[in-house]
Amino acid sequence: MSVRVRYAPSPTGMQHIGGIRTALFNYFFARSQKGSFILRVEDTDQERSSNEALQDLYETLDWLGIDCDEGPLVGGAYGPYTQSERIELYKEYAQKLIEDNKAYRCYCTPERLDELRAKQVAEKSKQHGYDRHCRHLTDEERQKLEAQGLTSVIRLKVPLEGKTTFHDLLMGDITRRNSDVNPDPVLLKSDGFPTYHLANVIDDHLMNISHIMRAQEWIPSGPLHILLYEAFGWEPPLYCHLPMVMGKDGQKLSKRHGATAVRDFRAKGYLPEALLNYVSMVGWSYDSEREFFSKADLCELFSLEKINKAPGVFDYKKLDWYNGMYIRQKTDEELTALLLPFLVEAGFVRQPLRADDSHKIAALIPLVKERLKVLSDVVEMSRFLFTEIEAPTVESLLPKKQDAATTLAALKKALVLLSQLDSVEDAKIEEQLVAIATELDCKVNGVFMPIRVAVTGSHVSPPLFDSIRLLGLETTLTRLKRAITILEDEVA
RNA sequence: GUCUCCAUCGUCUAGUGGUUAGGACAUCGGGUUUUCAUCCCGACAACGGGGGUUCAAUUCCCCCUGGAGAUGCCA
Repeated sequence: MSVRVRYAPSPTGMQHIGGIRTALFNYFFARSQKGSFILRVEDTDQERSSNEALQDLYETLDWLGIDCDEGPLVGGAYGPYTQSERIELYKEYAQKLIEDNKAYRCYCTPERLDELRAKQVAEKSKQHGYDRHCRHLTDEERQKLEAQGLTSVIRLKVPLEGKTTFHDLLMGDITRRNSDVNPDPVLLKSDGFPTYHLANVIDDHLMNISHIMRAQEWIPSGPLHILLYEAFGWEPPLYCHLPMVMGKDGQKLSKRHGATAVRDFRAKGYLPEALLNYVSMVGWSYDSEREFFSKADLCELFSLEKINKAPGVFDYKKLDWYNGMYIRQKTDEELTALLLPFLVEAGFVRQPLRADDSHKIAALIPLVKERLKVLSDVVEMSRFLFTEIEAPTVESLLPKKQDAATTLAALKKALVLLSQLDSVEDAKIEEQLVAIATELDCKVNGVFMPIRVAVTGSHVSPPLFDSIRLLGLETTLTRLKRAITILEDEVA
């Protein structure tokens, strides 16, 4: 049997971690089995579907490098791949179900259903869900309602007795009493659009899908879908319910846990290979040692057997670690290209680059490479190079356990020293600055730190001499003088 | 409430009917270093509880507990 799997998101929001994890597992499974990966857009919710979400879907898959064998953009033999373009199909199949006495029209208003639900909750009723009111309508009653021009939906006749079992590749057999399955779920909505259950089952069948890999939150509707396949007289595909991705509190990952939209990770400067690698490790592992996998590796090595059953917590810190590792693997040229948009956006440089900016950036890259967790970190890390910095405070200029007078002396000596230089390229700078510490009988850091703060505005910066070289002698001296003035005021 | 699923360090996980239960992230120490980071070394840290089965259970079975998900004219 040839493997055909699909990722079938509904474009009702930005693509998020949970979604792409499902997409990735489907994609890797397809590739590892030499099967097909299909994208199907389930835009059956008229109110919530949006074009923005659809564009985000395409951009995200593209960014991650997930290529579809069939889908709305690339076409294929089983199209169309957008459900809103297939509604006539669903109507026909729903109608057929009515003719076969597997489904029925329901004229209940949303208001009545709301009341029903409220009542059930208030009375703590054992019964839940639809009361199957219209299932028992006589033909006369039905004709009467039709004559009134009432809108209707089509509901599935879920068997009242018996049980339904489906097999999950990971979980094994899952059985539910039919009396516990949603009582007669809506298949076709009053707006003529199908619900997820109907469209999903029809399309998976028609598109010849072999394996359904989706998140575990769908397990409860498994039996319902089996019932639908049975109603149509179709053979259901194989199921594999994937463990869910949770937030730190153990609940389904959502916005309140922080960024979950892929585009947000992208904007912050996460690399696609890092996100792809990390997300793939939540719920799947290869062995006890290996943790770095490229997309190509996963396309080759992925296997269903290695999927974990238990849900996994999404660890932002571990993602950061992966991202840092991948950043450090970049060549300077690659990293420059990656970082440039962030520098432009921060207003530090303008494109096309001037020659001096170009040189500056080229020299900057090696300095920040080992310090970046996300690409956007480069902005704060290099701000002192591109913009005027705030005047340092006295406290920030003083190293621990060093008084203002000593610090001032150190800065003054440093200023003299640097002023005498012809070029910041002079290799003797370091040696001579260390000598100042000896002269003043203080720690090396007692000299370096005030200079660092004066020049970069921060206790944390790229290496001092490299920073000075990048900044240029003139600006360095100006900033040193300013710091000296500040300290002089303090001492006086 | 009901139904279903799940259960190894804080987190992601490896693993086995007999192991000093392994790795990674995080955390904490130490080393390298002008700061930070990188890099290196080290430490801390887990089989939820109770019954079985067995010579032997973290591993197999049952119960409990805990967690999650589903209970929509959303997917």
